[in-house]
Amino acid sequence: MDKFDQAIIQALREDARQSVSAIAERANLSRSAVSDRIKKLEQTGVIRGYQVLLSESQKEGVSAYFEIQHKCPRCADVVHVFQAIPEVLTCHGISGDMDLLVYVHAPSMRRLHEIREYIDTHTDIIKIKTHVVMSEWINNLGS
Amino acid sequence: MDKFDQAIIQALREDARQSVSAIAERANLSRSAVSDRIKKLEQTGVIRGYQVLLSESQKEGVSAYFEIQHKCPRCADVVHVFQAIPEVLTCHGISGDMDLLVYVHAPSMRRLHEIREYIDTHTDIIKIKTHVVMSEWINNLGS
DNA sequence: AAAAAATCCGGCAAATTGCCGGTTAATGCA
DNA sequence: TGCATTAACCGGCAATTTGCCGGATTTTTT
Repeated sequence: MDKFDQAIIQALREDARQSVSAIAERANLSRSAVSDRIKKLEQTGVIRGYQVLLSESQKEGVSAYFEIQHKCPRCADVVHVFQAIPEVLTCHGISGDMDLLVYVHAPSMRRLHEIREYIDTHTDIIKIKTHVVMSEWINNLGS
Repeated sequence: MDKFDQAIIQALREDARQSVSAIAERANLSRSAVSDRIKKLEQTGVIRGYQVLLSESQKEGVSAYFEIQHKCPRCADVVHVFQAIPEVLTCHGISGDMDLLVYVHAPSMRRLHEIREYIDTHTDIIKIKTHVVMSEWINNLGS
């Protein structure tokens, strides 16, 4: 993983469907060298594949972030609420005004609202801010 | 979005770097027809771009969320700032006060601060709220 | 029903790719 | 150090792919 590989990956991050020639020009390498390197990056598993990025509306379901503020002395005591919700993908304790940032992906807006109400029923939770995801610009998580 | 577009997108989902000819064969259409359809899907915004899927890098380091508020008429004009930062894992347009929620994973706090400063130099960006991830309670993203 | 628009196809020139041998640089070993 | 081995790079060539165009066909509009 030298600077050439870095440059190649950087180029592919911006547009995975561009010609090897174009990448080679940016990386200051011959096209065959870049071609070989990409092949190797694929074979060694550094590159797992290439994905098309669709506008959020084309995907089934709704994604959202919940900002959570609670009054539990320890976060751990409230996390089990989110562990019980299968739609929750991540839950992070963060710095700032709010305590937790929860990322969910629900099959429908109705279900999303249901989840929000379910969270709201818990008395330890003081405040919920909902942020519906309207567009996905970058996703390098690989799921 | 008829069944042909569906087939094209399905093919691109499996491998975004394959020839239009290969897609055309799967979709039972001529190459030029598929080429035109892809171009239209890109122009109408259904297809936002193409990304390379990388294997998860190192687990050590610092994660953080940036809440971003900007003054660009279109989000797309500001997104390239984040595409240029390899540490950026996701970038979502969200509802609420702020416009974008950016998730990053940096190898060190120093580097994280560097990224924040780099984002700050961009004049289109009005406001940045940084939330350092202090604990990860749930991660069902698969990698 | 006629006109307009959209979609499709196939052909051709230009661009890209895969593959090959030849050259150079890096590495290993006596 | 000297030499062999490996790895990486380059450029050329044939095959494939792409972009673009005109013309045919279908769909929509008036």
